[in-house]
Parts: sequence; structure tokens; C-alpha cells
Amino acid sequence: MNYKELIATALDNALEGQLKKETIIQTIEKPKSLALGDFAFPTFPLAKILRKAPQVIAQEIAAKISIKEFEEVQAVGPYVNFFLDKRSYSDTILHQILAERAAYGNQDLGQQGKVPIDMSSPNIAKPISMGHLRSTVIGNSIAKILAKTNYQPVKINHLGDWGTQFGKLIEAYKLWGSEEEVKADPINKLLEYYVRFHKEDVAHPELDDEARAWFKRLEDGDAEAITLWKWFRSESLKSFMRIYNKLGVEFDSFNGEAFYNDKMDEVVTLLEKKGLLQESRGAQIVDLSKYNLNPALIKKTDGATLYITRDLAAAIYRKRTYDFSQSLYVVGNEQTNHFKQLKAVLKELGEDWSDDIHHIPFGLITQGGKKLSTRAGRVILLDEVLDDAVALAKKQIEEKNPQLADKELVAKQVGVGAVIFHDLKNERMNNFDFDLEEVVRFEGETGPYVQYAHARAMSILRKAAKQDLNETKSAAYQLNDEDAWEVLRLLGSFSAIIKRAVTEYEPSVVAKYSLHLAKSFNKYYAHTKVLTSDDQLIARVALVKSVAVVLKESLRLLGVQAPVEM
RNA sequence: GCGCUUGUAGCUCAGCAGGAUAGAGCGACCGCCUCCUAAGCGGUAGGUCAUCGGUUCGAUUCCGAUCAAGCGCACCA
Repeated sequence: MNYKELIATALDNALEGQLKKETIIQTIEKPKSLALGDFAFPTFPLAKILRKAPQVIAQEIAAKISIKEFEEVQAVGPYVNFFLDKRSYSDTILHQILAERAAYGNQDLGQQGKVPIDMSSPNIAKPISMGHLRSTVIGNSIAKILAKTNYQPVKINHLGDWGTQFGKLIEAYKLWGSEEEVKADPINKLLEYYVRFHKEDVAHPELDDEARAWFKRLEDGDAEAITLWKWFRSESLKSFMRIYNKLGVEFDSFNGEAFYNDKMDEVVTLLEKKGLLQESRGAQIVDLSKYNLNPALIKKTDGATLYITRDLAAAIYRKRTYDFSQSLYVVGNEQTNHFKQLKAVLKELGEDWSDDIHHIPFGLITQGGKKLSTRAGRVILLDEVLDDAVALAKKQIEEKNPQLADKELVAKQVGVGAVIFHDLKNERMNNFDFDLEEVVRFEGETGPYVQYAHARAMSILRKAAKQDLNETKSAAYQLNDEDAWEVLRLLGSFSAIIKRAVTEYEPSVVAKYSLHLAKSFNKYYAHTKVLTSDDQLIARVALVKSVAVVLKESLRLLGVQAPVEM
């Protein structure tokens, strides 16, 4: 039901063509306070035209208007305020949610269009840090929201599994490593070798030559080099998978940098053919000065390719493979320029679909105000953060609900949920300084707060199930009290929230919504006893059930579990 | 120096396409468990919306300048 449209039609009639209907629709707004109704029409713009005081105009309009769906149309100062008929709105929305369940809020914005999402993308032989968490959970949530709006997301983990660092890694392993060590603790050991290499090559620059030689052998397909590389890659991947399992994130593709090795020549040839390649300071570049961008470095002085060459190959490959309607890159804000260059080069190549490529940037995580850096030892290991969070959740359960059945499982859901939610609740672009206590907080505006509201709703529903409260299609869900109204309004705005979240690629919109809904529901059941026998009992149960459905669905879209009890 | 992003309560942040007394959470102080799990609910205190201009009947919101912070600025990704 489009209420704005209804109001606009009524206003249009009342105003007898003084304003265009489109203008009227744009002018209609939502009042800040529920006491001022559900929709409002400010009369300021009419004051000039009609040469009357806005207050007078508001009163004249209000007197003329009556709409079935609204119980009251009232002039308050210069505004005409519209109050929805609570009983009928309540009845409509609750029936709709209970009929559609998890599909409530679904809409067809994408028409099945495929959307590859470049996300997470950790480097082999390096641990997954909090920085990767952002890309992973933001990408994961966007994928779910896209699916809800009828796109087909393709989650691609563009692994950092190639490059000169593998030469260093192989050399370091040959010098100081052992198979047993790596098997026992792959990431940490590999990282250790890598770090040691960087320490020792200061005094022994010949190590760099050895590393270069190893990487050359790797590129040339030397059997030993390839075997080691594959092994490092698979061991690293195994430990990454442990973390992805904890987070509940799955991927559709692990095609990383190495996958595009044999696909870069074509890009270079293409650029040459189009006459876009120039030599500059010994390197091959594409000039982008007409885009007001730095030149794109395609080949180094030594002929080796670079990041952007690989990304060009990947972009083209994805277009061919998926014929995408959009292609997303969930990558930190600091790489904005790179993606501008990427799109510009594709544009120069005449690939008009470059406009469908969107960089989804996000803010930086710092610690003590400083940028995280593996080399400076400022790393926050995601695995440890998750474990800490789960341990803390476990402790909370022991304190607050010691007789809970599935303590371990719920502790995982709550602990991990807190970490994910914390990352998604604010706008992507905000930077944040890492604070473990802040991340694993369970009170206030947090994931567990939303989970708790859901668990409480489920608890009420379990009790209700023991009574015989059959919901039927003919049942009247006509609630009209103030606390219920806040909840109902929020339930009704779910679709609009999903739409905004997907067009802005902004999971925080859903996260904020879930907090608002949880808050209004907490308030509701704190002040209204649901399970008392009166003529609105069934309607209240329907409200609780609807809240549970929408809260669970909101959390699902964020990649957060919703335990039924906690 | 140039470019991008950001500047709202002590702290962390909302405020959707400009509109009615600027909202939450945390922290502080004060209340509420014979009542569906107190991971909850209620109340008090706390803001010249960085600064200065401009557009408008009206600007926290749009535009410009200034100041401050973060990030980036060719052979890393």
C-alpha cells in the first residue's frame, strides 16, 4: 500500500491544481515524533502562491480531507498531519508478515542479474587480521541483501597467492623451515620465516637474489617451486577456512592472483593494439591525465606486471564469465585511486561496462590511533578476537542463564555475532580505533542486544504455543496502543530499509534498523503483558511472532545468528 | 602541494532526497526483578550541529572558503 500516493491524491483534489502532484509527493514527509502523526505536509510552499499564512492554509486543507486509511487528518501549526488508522494498518501488516515469513521484504530490484563481489582476499602465509574482517563481513552482508532483492551474488575470494614474496618465502623455508613445523601451525610459521627473511636480508643482500631466483623458477614452472607454492597455499587456505567457518561465511570462488597469471598477456596485447601503452621512465604505462588520474603502471621496468594489470585481467574475466550487471570490490578506502584507474583504463579500452564496476570502500581500523602494520607488529588477529568474544559470551551465559541447554553453541553465536555486528553497525566509511572491550560488548547498541530481543520473543512464543492460540487468516490483528504502534511502524518499513541498504551498499542501514526494532520491542513487552486473556491476545501474539520473523531476517542479512534462547 | 574521506553531547555514533522543541548507546547520577529470561525497562544531567560566508519562506542537511584529522599521490597489493 502506498500511503504517500493516497495522501498526494487527496491533497491534489483539495488544492485544485495549485501544486503539481509530483511536488506534493516530494513535500510529504515523516514527522520526527509519532505524536505528530505518520505523515505530514508542510504548507510553507503554498504561502506565497495563495498569499495566506501557512497556518490558515493547513487548517483549510485539513478540513477538506478525509481518507479511509487514516483515522485523523489534523492541522498543527503550518503542517497538515496524517494519522494512519492503527487497527487496519496493524491487521494488514501482521497478516502480510505471517504469510510471507522470511520472504517478507523481498523485492525484485536485480532481475536475476549476477553480481560478483571481490571480498576478504587475504594474503597467503599471512594471518587474517581485523582489516580483512571488514571486507569479509561487509561483502557477505551485501551479498545476502543483494540476493534478497533478486540479484545473484557471486562471492569471490581474490586470494593474494602470487608475487615476489613467494620467492622470499621459499628461500626462507629452505634455509630455516621444516615440514613438521609448518604442518603444526602453518600461518604463524610461514609468517615467522617471512619476517626472519626480512631481518636477515639487511645484512645479507644476496638472499634477495636467491629469492628472486626462486620466484623466477616458480614462474617458469619448476617442479619443486610449484610443489612448495601449492603446499603453502593449501595449508594457508586450511587455516583461513577455520576462521571463515567460525564467521559462517562461504565463497563461490577462490580464484586469486595466481589464477590470472596466464590471462595478463592478453590485456597487455589489447592495450598495445589500442595504442594506449606508452613508455615512461622505462616502464609501460597508460596515460590517464584526461581523467585527472596518475598513469596506470602496466609493466615495471623489468617487464614484470603489476596489481592493476592483474585486476584488469580479472575484471575482463568476470565480465566474460558472469556477464554481470554489477561488479563489486569490497576493498579499503585507501585504494580508491586504484579503482578509479581500473575503471578509466577499461573505459579507454572501450569497455562501456566499466560503469557497472563499483568500489565499495570502507574506513580504516587503527590501534592507538595508528595504522595497523604487520611489520611494525601492530596486528590484531581475527582468530584471537573471535575466541575472546566467544569466551566472554560463555562467561555471560554462566552468570545470567546457567541452565541454558546449548551453552557452547549459543556462546559462539553470541560472541561471533557481537564481533560481526560491531563491524556492521556503523557506516562503512567511518574509521574506528580497535578496542576489544568495545567490540565484545553485549549491552546497549550491540548484536547481542538484538539477539536478546529475538530470544525473548521466541520465549514468549514457546509459552503461547502451550496455550491453544491458533492463528488464522480471518483472525483480526487490530492493535491500537502506543507501544505496539512504534513496533508496527518499524515492521512496515522493512522493505524500504532493504531497498536503501542495497542501493547504498550499506549493511549498517539494516543493522541500525534491527536495533530500532529490538528497542521498540523491548519497550513493548516491558510495558505490555502479552499472554493475558483478553480480546487482543491473538493479535499480540501475532505481533510478537512478526517481530521474531523480522529480527531474525535482519540478523541473517548481516550474517549474524539468532539463537532461540540465550 | 594535489586528490579522496571525515568533523553533531565527555566517548562511540544516528539524523533517509532542507522543514515543527537536534536523537540513541556508552560513561555519570537515581529508580524498577512475589509479573512472559534485568544481555532488559524507566528517569536526571550533558550540544553556539568545527568556523565564516552564500542559496532559501526555512540549512545539522545543499554550495563555497577556512581550520583540523585520516588516507592516497608510478615500478607493493
